[in-house]
Amino acid sequence: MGRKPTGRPTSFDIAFRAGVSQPTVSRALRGDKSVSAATRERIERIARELNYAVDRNASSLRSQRSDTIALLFFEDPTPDESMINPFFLAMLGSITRACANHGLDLLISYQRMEDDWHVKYQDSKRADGLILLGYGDYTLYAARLAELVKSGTHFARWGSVSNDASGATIGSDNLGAGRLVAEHLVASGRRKVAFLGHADDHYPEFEHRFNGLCEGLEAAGVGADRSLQRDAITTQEAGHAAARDLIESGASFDAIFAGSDLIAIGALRALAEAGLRVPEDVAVVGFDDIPAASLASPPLTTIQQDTRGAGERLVETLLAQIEGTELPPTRLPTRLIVRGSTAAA
Amino acid sequence: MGRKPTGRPTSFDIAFRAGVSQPTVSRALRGDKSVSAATRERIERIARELNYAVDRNASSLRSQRSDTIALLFFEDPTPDESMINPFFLAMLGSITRACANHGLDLLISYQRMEDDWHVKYQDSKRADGLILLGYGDYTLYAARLAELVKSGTHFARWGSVSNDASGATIGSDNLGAGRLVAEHLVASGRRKVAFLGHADDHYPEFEHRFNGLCEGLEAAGVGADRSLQRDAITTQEAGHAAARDLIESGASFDAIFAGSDLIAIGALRALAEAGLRVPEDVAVVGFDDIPAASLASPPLTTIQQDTRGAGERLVETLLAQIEGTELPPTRLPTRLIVRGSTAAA
DNA sequence: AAAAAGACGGCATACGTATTCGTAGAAATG
DNA sequence: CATTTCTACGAATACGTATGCCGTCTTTTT
Repeated sequence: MGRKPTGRPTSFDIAFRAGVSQPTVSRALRGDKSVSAATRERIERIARELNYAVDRNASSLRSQRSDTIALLFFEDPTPDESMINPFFLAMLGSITRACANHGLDLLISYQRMEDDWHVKYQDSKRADGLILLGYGDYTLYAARLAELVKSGTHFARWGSVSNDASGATIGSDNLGAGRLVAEHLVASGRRKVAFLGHADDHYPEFEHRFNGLCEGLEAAGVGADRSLQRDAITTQEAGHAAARDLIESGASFDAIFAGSDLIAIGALRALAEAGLRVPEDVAVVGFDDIPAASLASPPLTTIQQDTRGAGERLVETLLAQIEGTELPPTRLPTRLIVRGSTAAA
Repeated sequence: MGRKPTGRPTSFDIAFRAGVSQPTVSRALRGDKSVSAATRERIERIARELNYAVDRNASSLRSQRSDTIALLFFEDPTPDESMINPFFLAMLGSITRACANHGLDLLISYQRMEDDWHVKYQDSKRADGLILLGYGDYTLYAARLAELVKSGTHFARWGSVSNDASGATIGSDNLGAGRLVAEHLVASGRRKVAFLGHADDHYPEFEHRFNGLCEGLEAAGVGADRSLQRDAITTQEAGHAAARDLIESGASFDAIFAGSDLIAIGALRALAEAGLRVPEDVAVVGFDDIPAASLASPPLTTIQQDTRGAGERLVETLLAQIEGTELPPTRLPTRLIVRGSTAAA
């Protein structure tokens, strides 16, 4: 007696019933070798009976480890929550699973990039590290990344893997993916391939995809016509506008490689409006393999990224960094998914 | 001197430089009235200069409040992360925003329903409450809900709002939505409306939508033919199979109301395969208004749920429950989005 | 058989904050 | 001027765990 009847049991309560001291309970539940098997089992049984759960706040306070990471999403237009790129949903699922596998909790937040991430999460001991995810203008947040590195914040980000390396980066092999697309299109008899998506350092992923396309075309002996490129951020509207602009320019082309599926879907609409048939007149290839890709008409040929591997790799890299090891950046392979939008003409 | 040069600053450091005591720092930063404005500003300035952030673990330990809620997703098939119903993405965005508005952090986890949620989050003081989200077989987890209630766990869930009320529930007015659809279809000249989706208590949302449809049809003087219902969980494949079954049964119908957009999209495919034209021969209505709905061919008429309001309401309800108040369940209104799949015949 | 090593676990303490209680001085009240 | 009421803050402490250090008791070594 003397115990509060209401409150949740603490490690002291377990200790009392098990006839041991509180530290022993802590050690037993953490699997410390210095507790005999018999004692540990007794403690575990009692803990289960009392429905005991370690207080994570006390635990984290003492151990200075939260076993939690924060996932930060950000997009620069931030139009409507429902228009979040579905590709990220797949990433989210994969990251969630990876965290669970590593015994980590996951905090999630949509950010506007203006906030002090390190203060909010790492400095407040809320999370051991950050995962950054977003399709935004890279140059806008490159400075932020540098700050994060300087402040010693642990983080891994999804994005284009380059050499200036602001922090640990995991990304798809965009260059290789561009080559894959080039090869496929050339094999399908296409010769004049347009690209929809920004091709400058504001959107490095797109730039790499475009460069890969050009390299692939040239390697196949087909000239790459860089005048067939049109800027577009990753929305249907942008894709529609870019394709329309391309069409109205009077340029001659027989294929479109879009920087993302959303862009490609917008382009499909513009092509239909212009009376151009897909794939007969123009082949279309997207990127991401979002669920809607297979629903488009015709179903969209696209590049599938290894989202499953991406989540696992992001978490691994981040954990290593927290431990003090620095893993090299990862470039994940991609896969071409052939569907109706590029069926042999 | 005497301070560790490495470690992050604590409230004691701030106190020392401000010439006050640690408790005063705590009070000042929390906006306590009993600190003079001058002192508070001085403390805030110093805190900013030192890049101080309150240690959330210590804070939560002491105050017994984490200002965090956990969002638990679950689906019973759990097929592939990338196939998560896009509708939930909208919910996720909305909940995230609502949490931010209320100053809450959000933990997220895909669950398999077998775990002890209350132990993992509430009992461990990791979160102050739970939000439950999932399209699963309701009867499978109704028992779990009862346990949660019994264990005194704070939670709010998205689902069908009924009277047996296992915990605080927020959901769409599915019955009303079904009526909306009925009215629209009847106004478009349809008379024989089929329903694709489970219509029993395993999937109460679907059941309510179906009941609403029947009520609406009868209210309009058009008989509801319950033999035109086919079971289907919310996937394209299930929708395809259900529609095919319906077609092959030889039943006569001129409209399909699908329990979800994914089902509707599967049905569109089955109809196309059977040579039936949409909307000329058969009108099709979906539910959720996922992004792919407007991409389908023809674009899908559907019911839009108030996801924005839903997130806000879930969080509000949960917070109230944590405070000890019990808010009544909410039934959110829905909106009919008319597109090509039901254009006047 | 004496000494060294190992297995097991207790004691004391620190993690950094929020909160209860008490109090010195200022301001208000008579 | 004496008394009461505020205002603004400090002292002490509790939240529940993890860990460094040390002491037993048993086992092994020489």
